[in-house]
Amino acid sequence: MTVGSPNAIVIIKTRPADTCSHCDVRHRSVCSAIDAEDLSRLASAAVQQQFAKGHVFIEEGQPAHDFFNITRGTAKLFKTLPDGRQQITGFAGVGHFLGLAVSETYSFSAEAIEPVGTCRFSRAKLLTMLGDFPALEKRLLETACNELVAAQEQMLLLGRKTARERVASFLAGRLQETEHGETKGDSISLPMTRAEIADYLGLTIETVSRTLSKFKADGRIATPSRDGVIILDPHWLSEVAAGHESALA
Amino acid sequence: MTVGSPNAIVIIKTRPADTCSHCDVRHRSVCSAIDAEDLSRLASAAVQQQFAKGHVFIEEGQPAHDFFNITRGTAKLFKTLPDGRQQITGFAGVGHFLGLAVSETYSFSAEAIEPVGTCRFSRAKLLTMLGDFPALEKRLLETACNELVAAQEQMLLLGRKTARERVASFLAGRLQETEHGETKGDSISLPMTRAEIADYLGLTIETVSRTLSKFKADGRIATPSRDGVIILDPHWLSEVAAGHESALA
DNA sequence: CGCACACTTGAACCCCCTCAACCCAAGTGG
DNA sequence: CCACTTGGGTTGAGGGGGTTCAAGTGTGCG
Repeated sequence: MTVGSPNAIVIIKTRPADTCSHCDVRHRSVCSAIDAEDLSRLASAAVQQQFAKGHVFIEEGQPAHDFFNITRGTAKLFKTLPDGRQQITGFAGVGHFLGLAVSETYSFSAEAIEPVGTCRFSRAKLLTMLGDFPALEKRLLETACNELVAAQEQMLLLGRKTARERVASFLAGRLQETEHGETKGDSISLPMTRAEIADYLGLTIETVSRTLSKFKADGRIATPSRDGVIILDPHWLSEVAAGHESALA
Repeated sequence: MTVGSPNAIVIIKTRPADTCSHCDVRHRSVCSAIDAEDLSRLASAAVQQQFAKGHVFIEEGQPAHDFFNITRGTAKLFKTLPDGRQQITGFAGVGHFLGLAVSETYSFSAEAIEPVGTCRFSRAKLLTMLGDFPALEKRLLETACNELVAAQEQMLLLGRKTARERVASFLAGRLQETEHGETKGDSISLPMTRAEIADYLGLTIETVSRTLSKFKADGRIATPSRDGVIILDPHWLSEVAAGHESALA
């Protein structure tokens, strides 16, 4: 909830010219589009920056001076209405590129929901690099297209799915993401609070909690800890998530 | 509702090499990124194709062989759930580029809601052109970013806005779009049915109808014809659309 | 004229929200 | 060690916004 720099823990250090070549998350991000020999140029445009949990490092409506690449932790991307209603449009994990926009101002806000590490690029420098590295532009286009597809899927969820289906879709999505990283059974972690899940799914905290409790009571999931969930019935979950609600008990 | 080619009116004619240079909607589309001298190459990759109202010319899940550029009319882009629930993710008007996706299959469907004219590009040809014309790629990236911003705005609408605010946002959005084209007062046209508006806003036909009736009774709008709306109180409309609901009567 | 289709309007219902109490774990300080 | 606080989560009871079901109203077109 902290805004601006006053009470936020922000560590800035300029990166030596070869930092990018040692970056262990480069292959997961758009930076992988840059050849090894050009990495020093990339590194010269990047600044490492850390944000404490709760820090809002992108604010809707503010001038879009920088782009960010997440190297650690998770951030929530959201928009708010004047009276405080909030819609989370996505969670950005490691490798996620933030700030894609033509506009001069950010169209959304971003807040660290756990300690977050980023590479910050000045908008101006990155835009000039775009012209020099067509592969980077291609990569960004791919990224944008993928996000667009995800956004359309989320619109379907928000506009037409029931609370059950929304929560099931959320869990199923998390499961798919984590399995991509490492195949470690059907256990997922939820770094975000119930309030954030609710704001992501267009529901209230209570409905999210009740729905999870119902899933648990029905033996579809188990909740060993607050932020851990074990999917006991992945097939049922994906069926519900896909909208085959009436077909199953 | 017609699917495939059987009972749909589809006229295909190959374009002569200079058709693009005579295209009167080129400046409104991504094609404007191609220089005049390269237009013949663009034309050779394009096929003009017309679709009757109701024809589904892109089907979710089918192989994405082609891209389309709308030259006339309006199409609705939508996703559906197994039981028929439908979410319209957007309306594509003249100049809109369809098919932006990395995937091998379409992630959404497209249906002409009025007679539609398109330029169809083979996916393969366009992808090779991308490499040759960086400006085209840049233009596509811009387009994708703009759509992403619009998608996030729509997520806010679907997840957090009331029915009043949704309908107000829809009308306000239409007003803004048409004013960009021609400043002709505060009159807008609605080429789509109430059902399509409902599927776009995540509501039912009845709620859309009732809300419009309420706006009319309150003197905020007038409805001279079925598909025509006159905005009598644009300021009030934009305030409601922005979520300042309680501040106004 | 009469059918089809889109839209409107009314009444009853229900899913989810609101409000409220309570639980639980992790501090924190005496 | 315990009392107290705080933040996140759960659970219950009641209410409301939007849906569902149903009937009625144009309106274009054969």
